[in-house]
Amino acid sequence: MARNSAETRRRLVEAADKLFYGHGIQAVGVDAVALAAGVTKRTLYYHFKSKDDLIAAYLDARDLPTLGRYQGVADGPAAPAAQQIERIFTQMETNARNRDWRGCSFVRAACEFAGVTNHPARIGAARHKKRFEGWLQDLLEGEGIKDAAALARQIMILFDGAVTQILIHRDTSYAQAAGAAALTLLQAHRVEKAPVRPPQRKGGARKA
Amino acid sequence: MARNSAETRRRLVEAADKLFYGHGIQAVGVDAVALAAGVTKRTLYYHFKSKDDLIAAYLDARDLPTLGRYQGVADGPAAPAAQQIERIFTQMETNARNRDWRGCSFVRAACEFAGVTNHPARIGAARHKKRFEGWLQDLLEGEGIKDAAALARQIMILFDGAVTQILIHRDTSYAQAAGAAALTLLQAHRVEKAPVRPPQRKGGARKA
DNA sequence: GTCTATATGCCGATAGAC
DNA sequence: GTCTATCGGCATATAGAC
Repeated sequence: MARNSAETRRRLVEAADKLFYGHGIQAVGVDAVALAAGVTKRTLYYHFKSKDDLIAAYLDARDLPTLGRYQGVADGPAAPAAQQIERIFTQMETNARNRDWRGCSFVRAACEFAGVTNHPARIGAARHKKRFEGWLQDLLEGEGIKDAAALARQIMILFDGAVTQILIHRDTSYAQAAGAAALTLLQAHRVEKAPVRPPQRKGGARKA
Repeated sequence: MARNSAETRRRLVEAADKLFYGHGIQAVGVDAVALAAGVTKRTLYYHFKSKDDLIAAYLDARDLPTLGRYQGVADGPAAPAAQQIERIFTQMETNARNRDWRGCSFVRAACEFAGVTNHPARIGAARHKKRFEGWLQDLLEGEGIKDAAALARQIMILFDGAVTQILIHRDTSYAQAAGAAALTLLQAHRVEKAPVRPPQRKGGARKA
């Protein structure tokens, strides 16, 4: 049937997501993706000009939803920065406890194609991580934190580092360790860069 | 020739190291490894019972040398913890600037086989990372730092997180960001857990 | 737009000679 | 211990019918 091409494409990306994330991109052939989507390989190649094209669509489809999941739990009507950061790492731990959790799809894609410069997987991974770091920066700036870019970058490092350690050791407690580190950095950052409280007579703080 | 079997095996592991690290494990066939080692595929299968066996040997051969490279730069006759930590991240940046640098072989191996439980690559990666974290803990304990295990874990998270970000963005400045974060955590840890100096009446912590 | 059928080559692994 | 030769299977991708 010639109708509903968009739906067929959607099912292909959905099947690719399930298989690529579950078993790895290189470990899954296009045959398996087509079979899981209920179409033939030829149809897959009608919608995507190559496997690389399908990989790009797979990561692109994950970009905003992945970010949105963290935005959804972190953002509150008036949640202070510390609480939002805490929620992010708590959500990570919740995700990692799921039986089907296999780490970060973007990090894994970048690792699989670490030897190929400008591979679509590398580009998709970089875009997502930049977006995520940018969101962290906006979050911190929204709380009036100075030099939010530097702190956002450090929290981004903690985020991916924790996900990687959890994947390697199958130990979700790395999420708590990273969350605690992020809060420590936030606190230290405030003391050093932007004391919230009015300076007292004695303490070290510099004046406003 | 039947002689020098150990040398043949060494050349095979060396070739595997170069190819697996450069292009990825799954992206490289055993044919290519055998060719690079100057032997036939049949000889490879005389020395290793499977590709998985070769993968295990590849990671095992990297374990101690990788750790040793960081130990070599960090350890000094009387280097304080802060300086050792700083040297570790400086070394990371130096490594990452090399043209052939492709991230952490252990993280990448774990990512490539994230869908396979108990794969030799997963086991090798976990062992190395546990050893690395243990070394960090010993380093901190040697400096009399309390609760060194928790801080070592946080620095381990920063370490792998930074390597991953550098790989994704091709931006070595993440090493500096992670190093600065590690020093902040070390400082905060000392203040909170084990003030070295007797508490003073007034606010500020340190003096000369 | 989706199908059946196929092209072409590399994959990991092995048989058997020497 | 190393070789030549090859197995069976699966990889990505395509030709041509409908």
